[in-house]
Amino acid sequence: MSKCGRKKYIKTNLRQMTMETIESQQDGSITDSVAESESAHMQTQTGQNSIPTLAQVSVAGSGTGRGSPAVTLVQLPSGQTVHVQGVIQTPQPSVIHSSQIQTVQVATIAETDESAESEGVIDSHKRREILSRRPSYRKILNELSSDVHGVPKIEEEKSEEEGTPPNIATMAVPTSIYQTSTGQYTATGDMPTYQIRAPTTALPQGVVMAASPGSLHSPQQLAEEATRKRELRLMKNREAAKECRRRKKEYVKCLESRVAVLEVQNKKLIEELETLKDICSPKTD
DNA sequence: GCCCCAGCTCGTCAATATTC
DNA sequence: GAATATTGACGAGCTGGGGC
Repeated sequence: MSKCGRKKYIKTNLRQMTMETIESQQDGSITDSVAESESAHMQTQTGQNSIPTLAQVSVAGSGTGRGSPAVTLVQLPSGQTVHVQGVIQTPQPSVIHSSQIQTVQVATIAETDESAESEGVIDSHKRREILSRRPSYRKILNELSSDVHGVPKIEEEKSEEEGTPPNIATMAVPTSIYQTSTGQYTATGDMPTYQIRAPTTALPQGVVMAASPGSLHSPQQLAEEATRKRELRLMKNREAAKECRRRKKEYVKCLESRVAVLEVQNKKLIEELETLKDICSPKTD
């Protein structure tokens, strides 16, 4: 494969690769600080839930329904009865829900890519169509932030009139998020707000604001105006591309954090299942 | 040191989405 | 409906690692 061809291949499959990377993280290696803090949190919970040799178990009628954690009444050998709350929680809005659609799209794209060699331009148009019809990363993250407490919101760039100093946008940066025992996501610390340079609105050197179109007379002036407009457009798009890439990175980070959280939660559920199995299994003697 | 490769970033174009 | 924002795709350039 040629270099360009390889690049194309890599880029076409970037999203798929990202998802694969995320999936591969689920094989037990949690490197994220989020996961670590979550793990610590879970260990504390496990300590509370750790059940010594139990004599009797009865499942309470309340709370077993969909959406609320099951409460198990456990009678300890000492005769004391305790309520053990399961970690099965209300179905939560997934950070990944938006990208699930995208995953399907990627699959479609992969298929399209295979046939693209034989079908050519039409398929590439189709592929492009599929690719471009997706919500923006800003929108996805903002939806998440409204669904899931603790997911940072990408703030709109505030204009000068709104009080923000020029060229400086206040932006919430993703911090460690984890799921609490109540199923909510919280930041592990105070949410820092970073002062990030917003795309500069200053015109590049040599680009001068032209007079109104009505005052342009000569072809030279028109050409200059066209050049100026083009440079302005390029500059804006340059900044927009940077911003878009930054958002994309943030989005991926968010997904990775979510994966780490879910991984820990899954582990916890498995542990609880095993514990309950041990408790409920009929005694042979 | 030179070359090749893989991976990354950046600028640009073009298509689409969103806003006004 | 025009103007603007967003984002995938593409190509160019840079960098670090490995083989020679």
